[in-house]
Amino acid sequence: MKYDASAVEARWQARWEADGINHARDGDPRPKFFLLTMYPYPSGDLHVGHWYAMAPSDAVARFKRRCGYNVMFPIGFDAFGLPAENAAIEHGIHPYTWTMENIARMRRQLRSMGAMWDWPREIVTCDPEYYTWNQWFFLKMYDCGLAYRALAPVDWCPKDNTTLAREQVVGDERVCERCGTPVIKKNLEQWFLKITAYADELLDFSQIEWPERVRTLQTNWIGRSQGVEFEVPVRDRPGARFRVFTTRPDTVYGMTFCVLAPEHPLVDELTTVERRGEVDAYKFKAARASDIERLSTEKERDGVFIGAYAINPMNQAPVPIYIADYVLLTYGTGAIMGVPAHDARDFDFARKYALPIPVVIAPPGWDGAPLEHAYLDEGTMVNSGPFDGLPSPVGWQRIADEMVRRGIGERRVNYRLHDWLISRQRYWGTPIPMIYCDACGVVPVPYQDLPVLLPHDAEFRPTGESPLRYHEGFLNVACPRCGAAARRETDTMDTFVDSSWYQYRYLSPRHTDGPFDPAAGRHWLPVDQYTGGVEHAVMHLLYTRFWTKVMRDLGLVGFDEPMTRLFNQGIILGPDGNRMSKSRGNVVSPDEFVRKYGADTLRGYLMFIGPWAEGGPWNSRGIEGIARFLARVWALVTEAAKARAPETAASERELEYWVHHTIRRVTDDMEGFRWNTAIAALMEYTNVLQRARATAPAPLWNEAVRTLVLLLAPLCPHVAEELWVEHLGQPYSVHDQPWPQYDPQKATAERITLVLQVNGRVRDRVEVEAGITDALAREVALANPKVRQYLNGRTVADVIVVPGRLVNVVARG
RNA sequence: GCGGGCGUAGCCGAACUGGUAUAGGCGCCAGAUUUAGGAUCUGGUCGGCGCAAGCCGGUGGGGGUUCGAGUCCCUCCGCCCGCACCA
Repeated sequence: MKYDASAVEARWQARWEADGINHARDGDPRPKFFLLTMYPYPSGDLHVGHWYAMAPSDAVARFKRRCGYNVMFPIGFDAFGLPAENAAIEHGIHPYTWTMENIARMRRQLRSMGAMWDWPREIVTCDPEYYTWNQWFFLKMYDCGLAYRALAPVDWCPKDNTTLAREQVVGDERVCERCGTPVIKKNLEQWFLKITAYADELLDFSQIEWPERVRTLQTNWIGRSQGVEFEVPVRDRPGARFRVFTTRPDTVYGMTFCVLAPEHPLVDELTTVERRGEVDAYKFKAARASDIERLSTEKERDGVFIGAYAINPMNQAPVPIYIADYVLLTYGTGAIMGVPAHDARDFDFARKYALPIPVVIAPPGWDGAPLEHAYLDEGTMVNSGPFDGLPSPVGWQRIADEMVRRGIGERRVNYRLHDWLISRQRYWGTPIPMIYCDACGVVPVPYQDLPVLLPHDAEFRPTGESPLRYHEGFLNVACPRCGAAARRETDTMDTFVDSSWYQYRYLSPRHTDGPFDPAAGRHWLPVDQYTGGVEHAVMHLLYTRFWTKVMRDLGLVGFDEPMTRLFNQGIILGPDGNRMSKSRGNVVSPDEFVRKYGADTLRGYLMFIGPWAEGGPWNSRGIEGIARFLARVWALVTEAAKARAPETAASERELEYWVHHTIRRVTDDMEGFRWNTAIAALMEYTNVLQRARATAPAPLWNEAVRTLVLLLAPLCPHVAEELWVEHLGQPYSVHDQPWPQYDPQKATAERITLVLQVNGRVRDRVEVEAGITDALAREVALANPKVRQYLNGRTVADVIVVPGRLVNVVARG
């Protein structure tokens, strides 16, 4: 009988669903395991990349359940976002309709994988049931000052008359993705979440086991730097001063110029009449240049002298003030001290404008010659007045102390991280629950008035402007404070708000008294294992850590980190080696492979092609190998249920070894998510069973076959269930059977191959008892004819015995 | 430019803390079965020389440490991924 994947898979999927065997119950006495996989965006169609992310995590879920855990493995949809709105604008489909139709299609595709998802816990973030709590969290943050409104530069498309999300600004030329117009920066009132309040805590990864790579990315993104901020007075302008930030106060005596960002508020005031023309021209140029151009290293650093001089507060030396676009208004104070000898950028700048480059930190063995490059390391302080002779790290502290003592500066920590701008001038998102009243100002929507529903009857303009801005029914509202006519905020929230806390909603998706049921929270939280792509390292994965810390401070949870362990799987590229995308036409759908080979084969193949963390280009050539493997397993088991060959005890010990050895390998591999080698081990085992079939005694044979099915079940759940229940006559369900345990004694081979080397080169291999003593191994080696031949009468200088592996005879002469 | 990762048969990839390089699969070759093809099964498959036993070479290149290096160190080459004037 041949294995009919599509019939078998559909049958078991229906039965599992009907029995609810994948629904995790809160009161279960087993230890809990909360496994979370990044939820998909409902773009319309599942591709094999989704399967690559999800099928192995389903194997984790199944393996953990077999190991005795009460596993929760939820699924949902990240349903707000731009593509839905673009579909509305381009094709006249309402974003809600577009999204829900896509979700319906993707649910069917996801179900065909046969994963043990807990569907009753499904969440859809565009449902008011979900986004109400986005608004609730926002108000909570507003109450404690973590949500605030401020003027901020945003990317603005002048043609479409709207702001753009970061993703909508494309190419090096930074153009609008819809109309190709170059975007400009525009200052707008925007809502921010104060993630910087948690910057230092977010740098602490001591409570989580996350990949080094993600920790590094987050650390760099946060970009903490420690230094001194101090005042620099302007010469001949009593009272005029600006502040600079430096991480190298020890180099302050080497300052030979200062640079302000072109947009610095003091520039106009300080620029002298004769320099004004050139300064204005430079400012104009800088304002037009995109960030990319501005920050490009290709471009030569340039700037303009503004005619004024600053006074070095430490030695009263006057230095010229420049503006240059390598100084950013958005970092530090928007002004720097130029120390060319000890900063590479300042060095280039000084070279270009023939400014002096005095050395103040002497490199070891420095002969007093001018520097060829900026010297950035530590050294001995010179030309630094009273600080001469000090090692620079000591001088660092002394100068900082001196600035503090004189009241002109203080120690400061700066971050590259900015507060999280969540305002989107978009329809398809969570409305920000704020009201603007002429009398009362900014007034939050009262909690009892939540949710602020997104109106369905929206008119989508080709310009891309948010329909909310023209929706009178939405806009007009009575001020909750004074009752006067007021207007709603029309901006919606960044969709990363949704994903910052979705894991909590899975606990109790219909809960109405809060974002989640605290009792369920005490049972399930935090997430034990999270899996997903590394592309979310600095956005989602940082935001969700921030959100959890806020929730902790609000008293909602009693821990600091949302997910204890994180695994980043690789990505499956299109057959052409590029990222799959509809526009490239290289999207590979799982459906045709499911139809042709079955879900188990596709799952197995995706797990077999290589390490899960690697990903790689899709190639369907090898899928036949997995199909053949499953067919062999099928034949092995279904035929084993029939008549057996007469018993012989010849290979009993060896078969027993293979049973236990394979349990050990597969168990270890599954714990480490090494699916490819787990499957390789099962293939080897299957090959061994095929050879042993004729001679194995029935009880051992049956154990061996049951073990094969039990080990295969987390990877290929349907075929394993079919074999277990229908052909081995075992109790439903294989997915509730305890994970097989190995006996370490039996998992050890009786005989081993001992490798004999002479001077590190393999000269012979001999079969010996596994427990051979070092002394005996040594004797065997020295007596071996091959070894003697290669010794060729030379003196044996040393014999190295690696127990259970090899003997290396070291000869001299 | 800085930081990180990687480089193993024709292809995807194994190789624990240095200890038989190439497990498992794809592909290919041969054989069995078959009217044939397909499917299935069995065997082979890193390169060179050899009838063979075997010998020699071999993990991007070069050098080093070691009894022994895919693994450790130095250096160069190539690919990928971050960050990109953060003062």
